[in-house]
Amino acid sequence: MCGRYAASRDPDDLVEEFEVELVPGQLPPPSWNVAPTDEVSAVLVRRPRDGGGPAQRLLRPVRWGLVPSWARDAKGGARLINARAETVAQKPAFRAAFAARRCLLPADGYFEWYATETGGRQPYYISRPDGAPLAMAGLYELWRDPAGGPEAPLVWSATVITTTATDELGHIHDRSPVLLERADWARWLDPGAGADPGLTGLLVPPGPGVLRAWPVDAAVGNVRNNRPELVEPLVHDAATLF
DNA sequence: CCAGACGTTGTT
DNA sequence: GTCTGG
DNA sequence: CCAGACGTTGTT
DNA sequence: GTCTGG
Repeated sequence: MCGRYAASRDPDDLVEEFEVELVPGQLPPPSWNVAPTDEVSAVLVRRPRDGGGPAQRLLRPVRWGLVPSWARDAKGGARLINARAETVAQKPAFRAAFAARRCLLPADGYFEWYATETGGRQPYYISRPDGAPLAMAGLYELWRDPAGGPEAPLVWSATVITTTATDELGHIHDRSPVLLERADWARWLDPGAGADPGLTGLLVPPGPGVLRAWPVDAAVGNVRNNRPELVEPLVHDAATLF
């Protein structure tokens, strides 16, 4: 689950909503069809590069698809777009990031493809009825191309943590992203919380009523399509609306 | 010891 | 069928 | 996640 | 980097 999402909010709105500072440089442009390997905005907490000073909550671009620090090249990361909540603390590809580099990935909503009885696939858009952005639980990693030498630039990348889907969403798909409520953000993002055994307790399915879903134009399947209409309801038959 | 993997998803 | 690119 | 490619040779 | 398989 969660192989495509929408993230169209202005950086200014995200700064306010997530109480972050912007890192210098460009954030990705608004997108209604974020695909693996795209640059996305991430919320994370870092200490300033040169020692002293308090940790800061930042908004910065990362590549979607986590590249482990030991990877020989960045290509394999294209498939590490999700990490299972059930095993994320143990898996070699994720556990270092889970212990020390947790983040939030802001989204307007995300897409799921529902497997129909006739073998077709109908995309659904899933978002909050209250209009608030989703704060998807994620991990980030820093990678330097070993072929580029010690001066090669760092590549920042991230993955979305998934869990089981419940209730109405389970009809569409059996996995969903882990969403964190505002009250849990600071605890999740605190780099020093890595040893907190209660952290995994945050990785639970969205509660009933938190999300709603509706069918959308199949055009979202092609990553070259990108427009606000991709998230709008496709209402040919109200009975197909979950 | 070295070599090689290290992940998720959906579908059967 | 399976891998790569987006 | 889906869409689209999936190959070699020789020549410019 | 670290674990597993041989």
